[in-house]
Amino acid sequence: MSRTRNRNFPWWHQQFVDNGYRITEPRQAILKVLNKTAGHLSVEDIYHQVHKRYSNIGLTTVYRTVGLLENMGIVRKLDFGDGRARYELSKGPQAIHHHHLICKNCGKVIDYKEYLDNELKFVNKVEGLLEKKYNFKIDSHQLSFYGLCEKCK
Amino acid sequence: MSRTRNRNFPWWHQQFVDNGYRITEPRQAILKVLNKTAGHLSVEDIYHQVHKRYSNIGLTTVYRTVGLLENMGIVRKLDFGDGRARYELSKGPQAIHHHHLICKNCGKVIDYKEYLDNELKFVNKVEGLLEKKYNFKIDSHQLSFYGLCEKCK
DNA sequence: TTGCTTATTGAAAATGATTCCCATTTCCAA
DNA sequence: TTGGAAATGGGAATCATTTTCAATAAGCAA
Repeated sequence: MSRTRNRNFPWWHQQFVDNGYRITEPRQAILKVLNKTAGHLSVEDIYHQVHKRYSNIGLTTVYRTVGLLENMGIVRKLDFGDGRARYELSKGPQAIHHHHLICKNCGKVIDYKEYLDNELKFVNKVEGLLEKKYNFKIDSHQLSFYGLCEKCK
Repeated sequence: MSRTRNRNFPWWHQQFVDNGYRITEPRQAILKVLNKTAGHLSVEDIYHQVHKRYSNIGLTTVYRTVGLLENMGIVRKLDFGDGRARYELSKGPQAIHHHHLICKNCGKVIDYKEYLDNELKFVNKVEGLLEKKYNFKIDSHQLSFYGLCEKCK
């Protein structure tokens, strides 16, 4: 299963090396899952996926790896207020949608794609202003609307 | 200590009655704390405050009451991603600021007040459009920027 | 290749916030 | 005033996440 002698390193390889992190099988497996699965994955989602192929990889390792990836900026952590964190690749096709519509009753989450142009323009402007004013280094944001979905209202 | 015979009912009294909820001492105490304390209170913050006067009121009751108040729309639940929920009155002077700047490292939270006019205008527009499009009943939103504060960067 | 050093791992226990359970107390409409 | 439903509180239960620690394995140097 080892592919280390293959020089076709995955896109995240260099970031690991630069940070002095080792390329291990669990980390590769977890990144593979993140790469092939779209949407918001909870740690347990990832764990289950990974487990199909590598039943020896532990939940703790998934937590650790996902935290590592977040620090490196490879994944983004999302919080839908249901008591468990979600993760998604910060690069990639769906990277723009950190804007959500959340049902307070059943927990359903909709990534809406409308109005993103306007939103992004607006959010980026505010972001720049806030960075200057409060001397923050802002690297992400999250806009969530809460309410009741079609079924629950 | 009973003030029930006083007809000067607090502003939230009628909402309780309308919903068929009883006016109890713990609930009054918790609302008093919420009324006099500005900012984002965790359940434990509230518990500690309440405990000063009423050492018999239990933590469980604070959780229950705060949940009740949220359902009634009297308080708003906030989530800063630090693993504990915060609450604030949804009416009142600071009711507009559900827009935050959060330090990922030390957890510092800034309620920023700038650009709210534009933001609100913008957010309300999007809110209306989303309600129609997805048939949601939206009752709140939260916009958070994440990054590193002055000290932590 | 072979060791060696040290990061990484996994299992189990610890933690911390929140919820559940249930016997007891309290509110309040009749 | 009183009966019964609602509310309470304290401890146990739950659930996500962290910590601990001994065993393992990545990757550098020889």
